[in-house]
Order: sequence, then structure tokens, then C-alpha cells
Amino acid sequence: MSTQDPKAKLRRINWVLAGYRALVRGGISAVKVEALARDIGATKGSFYWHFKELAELHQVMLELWEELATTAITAAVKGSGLEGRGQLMLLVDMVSVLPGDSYGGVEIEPALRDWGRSDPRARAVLERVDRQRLLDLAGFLRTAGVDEAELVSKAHLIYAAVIGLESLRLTTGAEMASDLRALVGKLLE
Amino acid sequence: MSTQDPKAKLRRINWVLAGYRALVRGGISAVKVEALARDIGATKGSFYWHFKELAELHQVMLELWEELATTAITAAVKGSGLEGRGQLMLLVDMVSVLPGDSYGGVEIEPALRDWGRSDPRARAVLERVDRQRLLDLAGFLRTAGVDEAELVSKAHLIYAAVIGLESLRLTTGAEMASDLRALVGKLLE
DNA sequence: AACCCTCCATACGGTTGCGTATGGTTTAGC
DNA sequence: GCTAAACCATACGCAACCGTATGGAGGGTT
Repeated sequence: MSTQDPKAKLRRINWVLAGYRALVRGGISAVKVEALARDIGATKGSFYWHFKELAELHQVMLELWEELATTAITAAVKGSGLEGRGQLMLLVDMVSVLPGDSYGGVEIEPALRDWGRSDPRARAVLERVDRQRLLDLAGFLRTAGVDEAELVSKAHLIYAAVIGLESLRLTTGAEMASDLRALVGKLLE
Repeated sequence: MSTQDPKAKLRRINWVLAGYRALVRGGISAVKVEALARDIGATKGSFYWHFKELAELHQVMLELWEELATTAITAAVKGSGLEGRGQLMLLVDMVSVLPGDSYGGVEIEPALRDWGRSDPRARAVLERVDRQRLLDLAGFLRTAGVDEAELVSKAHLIYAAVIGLESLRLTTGAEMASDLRALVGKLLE
């Protein structure tokens, strides 16, 4: 890893980003070599130089997302200097306001979750990510003073609300931030 | 509608059910004529007798699901004779315990929600279903004594939790029923 | 028994997408 | 300036899938 040949890596990441764009637009079935090539302005020849096959792009997309999904927000919250309830509120705000164009952001998460329903490779990644996030969330709740017996249930509820509200934003124009704040407030008594 | 030629209708519904199965298994891109034919034990010739084109099957699948999704549970809850908090708890139980093999049940809902992300026809159906359900849910909350100002926010939260917990069941083995009951209890003070 | 209508199988053409092969173009190092 | 490697375009074979065309089996009707 670290810093390899910058040009090679740059080219490769372009295909990965195009893959995310296609995934968000039309699901994993829209991640096609020729479609990505048209999007990028290249041809299949380039793709198959950087990747052995389409499945390799899939794998890279999953690995990169797993990395970002489990570290990005959690690290920011933990390094914020806040504690207890403040941590939780910062987390809620970060989740609801995350820029949609960021390729590690919330934008691609529903699409990737869809992917996981039909592809075991994606599902395995989702399982790890969900488990890790629930653990982190339970940690935040603990430092916020939530009773140990209700930790798991409340973590489930908050996390489920985040996922569900994200889904609802597609149909209704539901606002996540205010609703989530209300929920966290209620769950902290 | 009503009762047309029983044989024609029966055959047609078989294709629709096969369509739901494929949708759940592999998303809308798995709903292919020849794949469904293999599943049913027929050939394309049969399919194109019952449907003008694949898009017509899609439309029938959407129409049928919209019908069931908006009426089935709501009607049962409203006709239960319960009132107030009892209605809400019954609703929660019905949502979390719904049999997975029922083609109007919870099983296909996530898949259909995924479908809506990439297909405007499915999205239009989802918008109507979500709006209707949120209205019904708000009604239940009102009769349960929830303050008018918090009606929308709380309906959003409960509905989002249902959707999210359903998603989480795929990765973690989260139990919906107990968590949802806890949430509804909290939101009713 | 001849007929028609419903329902379905088979065979075909056209399109799309995957992966490979091969040759051409740019860049780096000497 | 030459060479080798990195990078990419073009062209091909192959499989999957859509929709159409056509013929035929089966039951009901007259």
C-alpha cells in the first residue's frame, strides 16, 4: 500500500470512482465495463489492463468502502475532544449532513446495501461494517451514560433509524437531522 | 378485474410470483424472461402470450404490491377493534412477524425498495406507499395520544426504524419485535 | 368430424456485454 | 535516439437476453 506509483494508482482509482457512480445510479448491474469506459472516456482496453476482470473492480470497490465506512466518521468523533452526549450529537450531525458527492459518504451506502442483498461478497463486507458500527455506537452510548442493559437495543434503534431515514429520503423528503436528534434525545431519557 | 377466466389469471399470476421470487433473489435485473421460464418450467412462448413485454410484468408486479402494501396491514389493524396504544402495538407485531413466504409480506419489500432507487416507475409506487403509510401511522399515533406537533417526526422515526431493522436483519440477526416495542414505548412517553 | 380458440414450444434475428488478442502510442531510463 | 515497459484503442469470439414468428397440441363448440 502506502504510496506506490502515483500514476498507476491514479488511473485505477478513476475506474473505481466511475464504478461507485454507476452503482449509485443503477445498482451493481449498471457497473459494466463498457458503460464505465464511456463514462470515463476510455475503452475496455484500458479497463482490462488495470483489472483482471470485472470481479476485481468489485472487490476493490468493496475494500475501499469498508475502509472508509468503518474509520472515517468514528475516527472524527473520537478525535473531536467531545465526550458523552456531545459525541453522540456530533455523530448524528455528521451522518445526516455528509456531502453526497464524497465517494465515502452516505450517498453510496444504500446502493451498496442493495448490492449486499444479492451478492455474498458485498454482504460479508456489510456484516463486518454493521457489526463494527454497532460496537462503536454502543461505546458512545455507554460513555453518554446509557444503562448497560439497554445498550444493544438502543444502538440497534439509532442505527436502524439512520438507515431507514436514508431510505425514506428517496421517496418522502424526510429530514434526517432533526428526527435523529429527537430520537437520540429520547433514548438518553 | 373481479373474476375473469380462471385459467388465464392463474397462469398470469404464476409469472408474477416467479417475478417476485427472482426480484428477492437477485434484484430487478434478475427478473428475466428466460430465467423465470426456467423457474416455472415453461418457455418464453408462454410468457409472451400472457404479457406484451417484460415491462408489462414489471407493471403488474408494482400494481399488485402497491395494493397489498397499503391495504393489508392497515385494514387488519383498523378492523381489530383495538384503539390507541393497542393499535400501535398490534401494528408493530404484525410488521415484525409477517411471514416471509407471503408474496405481499415483508420479504419482498427491501428488494422493491432497491428497485425504486434505479427505476422511476418503482419509485413512484414507493412514494405513494410511503406517504400513505406515514399518514396511517400518524393517525394511529394521534389516537394514541401523541402531541400533534410531534406527530410527523415520530411517524418518520417509527417507519424508518422498521425499514432499517429490516435491512439490519440481513447482516446482523437483529430482532425487530423487541426493539420496535421499546421504541414505540419510548415515543409514547 | 371439422373448426376455432387458448396456450405454449421451437427457432430465429438483433442487441448487449464479457473477456481476449493484438497492435499502436506514450513515457522512463540509459 | 533506442529500448522496454506502461498504457490504451480496435477488433474479435462467445454467451445471454429480448422480442417475433410460426406451428402445433388440446379442449370446447357446432
